[in-house]
Amino acid sequence: MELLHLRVLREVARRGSISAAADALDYTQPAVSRQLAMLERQAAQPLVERTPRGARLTAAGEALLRHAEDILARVDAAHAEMEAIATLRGGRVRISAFPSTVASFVPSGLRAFGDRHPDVQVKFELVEPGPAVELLRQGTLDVAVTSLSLAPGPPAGFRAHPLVDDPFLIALPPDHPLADLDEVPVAALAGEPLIIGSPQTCPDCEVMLMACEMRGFTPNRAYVVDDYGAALGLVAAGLAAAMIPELALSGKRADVVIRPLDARPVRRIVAMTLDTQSGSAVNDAMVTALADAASAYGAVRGTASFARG
Amino acid sequence: MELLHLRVLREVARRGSISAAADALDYTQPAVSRQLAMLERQAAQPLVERTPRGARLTAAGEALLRHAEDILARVDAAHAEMEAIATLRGGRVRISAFPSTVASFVPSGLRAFGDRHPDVQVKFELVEPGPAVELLRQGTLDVAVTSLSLAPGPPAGFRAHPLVDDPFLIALPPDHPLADLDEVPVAALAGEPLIIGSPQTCPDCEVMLMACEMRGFTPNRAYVVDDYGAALGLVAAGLAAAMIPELALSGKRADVVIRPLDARPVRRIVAMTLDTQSGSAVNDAMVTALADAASAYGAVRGTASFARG
DNA sequence: TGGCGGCCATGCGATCCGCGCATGGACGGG
DNA sequence: CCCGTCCATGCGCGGATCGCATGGCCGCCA
Repeated sequence: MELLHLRVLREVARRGSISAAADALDYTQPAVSRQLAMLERQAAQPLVERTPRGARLTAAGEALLRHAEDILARVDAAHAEMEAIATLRGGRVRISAFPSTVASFVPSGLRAFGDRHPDVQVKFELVEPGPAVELLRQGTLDVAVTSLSLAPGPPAGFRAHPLVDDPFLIALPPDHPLADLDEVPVAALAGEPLIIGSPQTCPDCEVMLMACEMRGFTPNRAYVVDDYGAALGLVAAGLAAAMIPELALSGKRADVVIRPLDARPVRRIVAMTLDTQSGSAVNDAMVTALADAASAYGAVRGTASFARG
Repeated sequence: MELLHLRVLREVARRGSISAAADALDYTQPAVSRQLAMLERQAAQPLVERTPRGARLTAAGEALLRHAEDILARVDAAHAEMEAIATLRGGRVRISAFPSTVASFVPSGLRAFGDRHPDVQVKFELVEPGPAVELLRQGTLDVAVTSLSLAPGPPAGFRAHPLVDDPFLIALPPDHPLADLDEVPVAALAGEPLIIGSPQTCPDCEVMLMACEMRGFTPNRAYVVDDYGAALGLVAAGLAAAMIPELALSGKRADVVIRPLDARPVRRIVAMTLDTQSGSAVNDAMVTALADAASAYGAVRGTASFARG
């Protein structure tokens, strides 16, 4: 049984003759006649009565017609939904981001996406960069805002769309000698007690370690802490200095001093998708919305940034 | 979009790879691959992610899969119903009969049909032979128990299955001179006041008139009445004699005398169907049930018939 | 009552779709 | 580093199915 058979049956029922149905379906009369014959052979019984004035459905034909109407309606619905998804008037996108991005540009990106594509259902989840990659691979996520850390590009099988390069700044106790400088040389941190988390759980920390490494010293990791809020508390207490990504400072504390580093280390924040999902309109739209939000956020912040005071 | 496309999508979703789906569907892998590609072209977006380890549905694919599952289930249901109707385990039959048959053999025929085919829905309507033919033609009825009267066969476009030849008997007032005979010659009715309805509304009356005609006389139609109950009342009152079909006597009155006629005029009672509906299993089954009931009824009645009582 | 027109079924030839086979490329595992 | 698995694509062919033409049937109308 094929959809054409059902369309033929429906049209014969509506028009009351095989010829008229053929006309409506843009087939010739013999073609429709044979389609009907085929359908009847499969049904093992007559479905339409042929009369010299036209055609009429039998009881079995009426029974099949009820199914046909529903099936064809559902097929139309499927077509409509496919078009809706393709044109971003429907569908769903599952996205994750990690805390500092959610505290900064991601919400306005989600907001913009929702405004542009109100019919697309957005599912958001707060996920750290590490687990996010695995969830993408599993297919549990469609788009993940992650940090590439030291990697020059995305892992194999993934695609990374750059959103923003987030610079690491140095957070100092207010009375720290280096706090008087407008810009702190990384080399000046040699020997200083620093707060740097474990590279295993905190990709950002690899960047910090590498920044010191490139200046020729191994940092004095007095505190192994990979939460920036906690790190700022330690800094405020005068116990150590900490490299903090700028986005992680969105809720700044007044009791620490923030200075740029001369080496301008950054973590590259990207929207990551599965390479195998390229071509998904909704993913592209979400990435675009995030990129717009990130650049808008960077522009605003760029003008106000690093102002002493 | 064709059903095969949906089957392919479903199987890919279930098996997790195009190759496995092809295997399950008894196609080659390239065939399924191309079916998918075609479906995706029509959907204007990717529906499955290809990975080196297999295949997985995209969001759009999942959306289409929901439709596909329902559509395919409905197609299966349609197949099942077609088979049920073809094998008389479902479906519907609309049947009519006229009063004297409903007072005699038709009920046991309906009962037998219901016992044999309990899943077939029976719709019964009491309809006189004249209108029944029109209802058949309209398609409002599937089977009609009618009388052929004088016609040797069914009207063009119809098929008539003989059920029983119902003989006309003569009903006489008890004190009528002809009541003494075991068998009444039609010729003896010449001049006698007779009850004969209008041939326009009562096909049976044509038979009565023709019976007289063939004996060379025009009957004395003292009463134009085409209801057999009313006619028997007139007979009982001694006003006239009446030819009554045997089946119309099922509730006999004690105050009239019934005798056979020498010419043995009959009305041929048939189950009529549309010629264009030959091949309908349920119609055939109903006709068979009626024929069985009629012959059983005839056999029983045949032994008791004509007994002077 | 006989021609006529509408409706449907069927034979025939051609076309195009779609399958199978064979091949190539990509990725992961041993 | 090779091999196994998985998917995409080029090619050739077989068969499904369409259009055209024809024939039969019935009803209408002159």
